[in-house]
Amino acid sequence: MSAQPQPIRIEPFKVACSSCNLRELCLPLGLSNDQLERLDTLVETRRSVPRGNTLFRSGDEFNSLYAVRTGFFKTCVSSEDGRDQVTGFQMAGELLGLDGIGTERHTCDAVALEDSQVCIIPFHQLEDLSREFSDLQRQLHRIMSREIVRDHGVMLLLGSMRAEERLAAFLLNLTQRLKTRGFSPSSLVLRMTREEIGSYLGLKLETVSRTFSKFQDDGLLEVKQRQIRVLDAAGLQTLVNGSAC
Amino acid sequence: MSAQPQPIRIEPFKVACSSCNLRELCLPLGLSNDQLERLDTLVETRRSVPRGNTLFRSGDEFNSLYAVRTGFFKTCVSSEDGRDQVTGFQMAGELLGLDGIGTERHTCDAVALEDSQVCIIPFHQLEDLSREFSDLQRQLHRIMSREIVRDHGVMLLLGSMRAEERLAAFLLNLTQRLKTRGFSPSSLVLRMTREEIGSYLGLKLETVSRTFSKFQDDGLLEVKQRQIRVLDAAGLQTLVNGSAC
DNA sequence: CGCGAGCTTGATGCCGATCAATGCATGTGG
DNA sequence: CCACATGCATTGATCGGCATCAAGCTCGCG
Repeated sequence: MSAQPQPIRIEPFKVACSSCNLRELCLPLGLSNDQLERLDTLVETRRSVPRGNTLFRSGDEFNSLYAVRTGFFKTCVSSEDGRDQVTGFQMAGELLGLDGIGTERHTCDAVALEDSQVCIIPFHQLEDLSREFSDLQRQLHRIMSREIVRDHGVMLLLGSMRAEERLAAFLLNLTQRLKTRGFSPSSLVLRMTREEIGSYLGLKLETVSRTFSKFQDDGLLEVKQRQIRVLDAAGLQTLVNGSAC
Repeated sequence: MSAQPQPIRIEPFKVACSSCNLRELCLPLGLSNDQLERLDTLVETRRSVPRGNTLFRSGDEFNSLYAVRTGFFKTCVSSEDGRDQVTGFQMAGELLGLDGIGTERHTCDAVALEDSQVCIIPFHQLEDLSREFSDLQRQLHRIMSREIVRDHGVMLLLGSMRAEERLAAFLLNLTQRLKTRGFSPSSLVLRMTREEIGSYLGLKLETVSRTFSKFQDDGLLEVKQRQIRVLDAAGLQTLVNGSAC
């Protein structure tokens, strides 16, 4: 929370979308080779964001979207009175900054939870290119729409689930996304604190901690601080689906 | 919840965007006259949706966005185990259906809370046209981005506010939007039940009702069933801003 | 007029917040 | 290498806000 040095390192390397191992998860999905080449000319630079630093803050001028290349982020909004809500966690291949399009200013903070790198996608150039390529246009629309759908899912969680259900849903979502990226769905290291999980799920950190312990007692998980092993994914799933209602 | 007759009435009249009194709130915002004419050729038909009927349901094929011309809608998502969450209320000039873009299927139900009319906007034609007109493209992106930002605000509400704060925020949002449309911000008729408000705010209907009563006792509102008069908007605002924390 | 959907209000109980203490890992300086 | 500080996690005890259960009430409508 104190003033951060905020070193903005722009990497000189070009990292072509066309040769990126995330292209099937990210903006390039569905593009032809020549479209990809054009996208490459647009996404020229990476930026490193050390753990704990912000990629952008609420109020910052909006210019670009950012694709997570490596690392892990959280986004959080805050109200005038210091209330504060984590609205999402982003991992490789996911886009950051969509919130800024509407007002030309960012409306949330994006904070790296581990040393990370993002690709910078100048938005107005992206708009130009997506007027040329309907495939790119469609992919951008898809990504924005899916963000809306995801948000609706979080509303459902926050509005109608109880603590255990929320945490189970959270863990299943996380393991699912890790699996998509080729990681083990059963063994994971949380990049965020109990407090950040709690903020995202509308719970206090003590409740998150207690619920982890309960899952461990019930044989669903093995919990060692941030090291989690999922022992019974099906059990978590039945929790999410209105266990005992 | 029983089977509905679902009469799909397509109105023969053309209602040009260019002459619509909502054009400053809706998709046409910021378009030039010749752009508006082209949009008119695309948005050819209206559809009437009687109170209680659905405009679309979760799982329906996605083809079009819908702009509310008159009336009032709710959207709600539901999980496999009949849990159910109202994700928004839409009034004149607001768009419905953005959720369907990502998967080509709608992911929520849109239900008319009073007799309503919507303009049908065939989405793929809209995409075509927005590749021609960057103004239209920008407006579409703005609308989607603002929906994301709105959703983040709801998350903040659901994740960190208490019942009184939630209801106060809800009422202020509603009156703000009515004011934008030229209605009195102090006198309003709720189109939705206590249960629907509760679902949106993550509360039970009894809590909503009690909180209305409390606001009335405190001199903030006058409540007669669904007829609400706001007596002290500033008082509601201070409630939202962490009253006594 | 009587029925039913929706709203209000009261009594009670439970889930998760709050307050508080302890534990555990990491890092820093003597 | 130890002593100590710091940040995060765990666990217990207690409290309170909202859910739940249960009556009545209001109003519109057949």
